[in-house]
Amino acid sequence: MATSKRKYRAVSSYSALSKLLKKFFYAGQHGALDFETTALRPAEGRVRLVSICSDKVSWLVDFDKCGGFRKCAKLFKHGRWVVFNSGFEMRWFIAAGAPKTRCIDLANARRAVMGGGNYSLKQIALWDLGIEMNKEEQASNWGAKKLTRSQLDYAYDDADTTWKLWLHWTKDHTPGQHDAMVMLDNLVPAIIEMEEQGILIDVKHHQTLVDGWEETQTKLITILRTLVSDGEVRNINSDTQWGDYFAVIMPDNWLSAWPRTEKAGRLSCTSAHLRRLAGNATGTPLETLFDALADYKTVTKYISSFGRTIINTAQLAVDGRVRPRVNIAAARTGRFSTSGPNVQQIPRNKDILGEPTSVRKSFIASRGCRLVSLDYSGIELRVLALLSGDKQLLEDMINGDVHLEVAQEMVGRPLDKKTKEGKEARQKAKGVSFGIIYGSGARGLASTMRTSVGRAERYIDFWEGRYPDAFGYRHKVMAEAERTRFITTVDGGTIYMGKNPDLPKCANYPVQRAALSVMARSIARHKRTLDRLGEASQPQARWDRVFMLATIHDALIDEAPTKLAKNCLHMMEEDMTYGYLAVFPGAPTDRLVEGGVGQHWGALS
DNA sequence: AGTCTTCGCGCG
DNA sequence: AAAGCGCGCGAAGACT
Repeated sequence: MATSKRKYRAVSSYSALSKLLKKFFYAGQHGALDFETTALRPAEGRVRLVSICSDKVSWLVDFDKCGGFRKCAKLFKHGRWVVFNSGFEMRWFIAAGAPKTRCIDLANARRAVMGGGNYSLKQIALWDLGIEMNKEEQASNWGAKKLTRSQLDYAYDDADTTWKLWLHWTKDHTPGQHDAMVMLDNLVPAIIEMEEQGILIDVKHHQTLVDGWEETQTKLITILRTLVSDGEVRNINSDTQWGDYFAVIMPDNWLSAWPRTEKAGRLSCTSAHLRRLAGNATGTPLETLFDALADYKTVTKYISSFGRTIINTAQLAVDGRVRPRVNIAAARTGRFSTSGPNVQQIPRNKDILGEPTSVRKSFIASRGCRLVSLDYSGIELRVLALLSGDKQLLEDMINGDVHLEVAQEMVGRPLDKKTKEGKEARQKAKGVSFGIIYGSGARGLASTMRTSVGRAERYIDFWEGRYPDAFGYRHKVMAEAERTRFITTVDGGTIYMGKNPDLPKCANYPVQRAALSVMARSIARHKRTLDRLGEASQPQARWDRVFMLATIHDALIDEAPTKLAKNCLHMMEEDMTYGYLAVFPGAPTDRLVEGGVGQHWGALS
């Protein structure tokens, strides 16, 4: 109500703010806090208001009347500030010279109980408390000389709701859930660094890639159009129209075996299936059509998702860098996501349409620097072995070769992984273990591996026989989920599984989460390492110029001055080993990480 | 004209 | 009852 009595105290001088903070937030007392700023980044604006809310206080502070936020920032050092999306507020504290201010992310308090997700405050207020938030003032003019009553009320409501949600989620936190929350909160400084740094794009190289793709695309359109007129398929990009077309021209025995889309039940037109069809039509014009269409789809995907958008984003920034958002625990399991652009989905180096293509080569180190990168090898199988206490699986991971064992079973005789046959069989066998990690049944495995259900069943039986504890782990998880609706993860957090928990998720979530846990400890540790070295850096060893750039689930990427790159790699290895041991004390660290140093992301060795 | 859903596909 | 996990993004087409 616009006419309601003010629920908060207006704080409008430095001395009042100082006195109040000393009185109520002197030794780690918690309070919810929310900024209203005139811009999204400290370089471009200022903090106008902060609303503060706890059981004892309800304040609205106008920094324009208190000498400005820069002057006031240090006053917040003794409190613990509950913030929704604390990375935002932390940036302003850092920019104002108060980087040690302690913030707790409300979203992480919730994620520690429910599992990850990327939700707005408005959304969770509605879900968890049934509160409807009005966000109309969010983008209003926070630089105005005089703020409206509606703006002030809005500013206050955010902190008020944040505090209510904080109480809601933390009043029954178990110690484990608290630990999980702290684990996620500890990622914030590293994520701020990644988002600030971004990654440099070699626009020129990327442009030549895009030019090549477009040339290929043009050729493919010509081929497709000689086979199918635009009267038959008007929009060459439309799978719907292609599906309708095939439904008309293909014989019934092809159509009956044609996979359908899930919701609408149309003929599915994935490029994988098109290539299979091409294989069934060798020597006919249909082979050319299916192959050309599959190729066209691939190259079109590259152009639309990894072509112009990357160049545009890079050119939008003055320094030619792309700055993706790095979203903590955006996935249900706690994994990161990245967006705008999503650097976690940049294609690996591989042959596309017979041409060796390296999109990652366009992601380069700054002048005088190198990219430094390590990834955990086989981290998910490894953590499954450790979670389930499966001795044989761990032994095979450390001293043996899981995939080769499975491959030999599949072929029915011993294999040498150095031969071509051995390599291929081993590659195929990886699919079995992935299937296990994903909780696949025989049918699912058969369809992804393109084999019979009977054979898939045999593979799974073999896996279960060799690694009984690892295989049986899913049933323990499932039992917990059915009993409590939650599963408990290795870091002490929980994930809500809904009223009807399903086996594939129960098999996979704890594994994916444990891998995330390991990476989370590593990231926090590595950031501390770099900060420590950066503070003590000398002119000849500029550790203050080493930055974390990105994490791709099981990989970590830094940028470092060339002279420090090798050293940085060692630091990273140490920190990643530490992260793993923090989650699995005493676990074997043999062959844990691999990677290296390079000019660009395409080649790190 | 703007928003939502579906499909497909890149990555781990 | 049956079940291969997790994301973000672009395009098409439907819906409002």
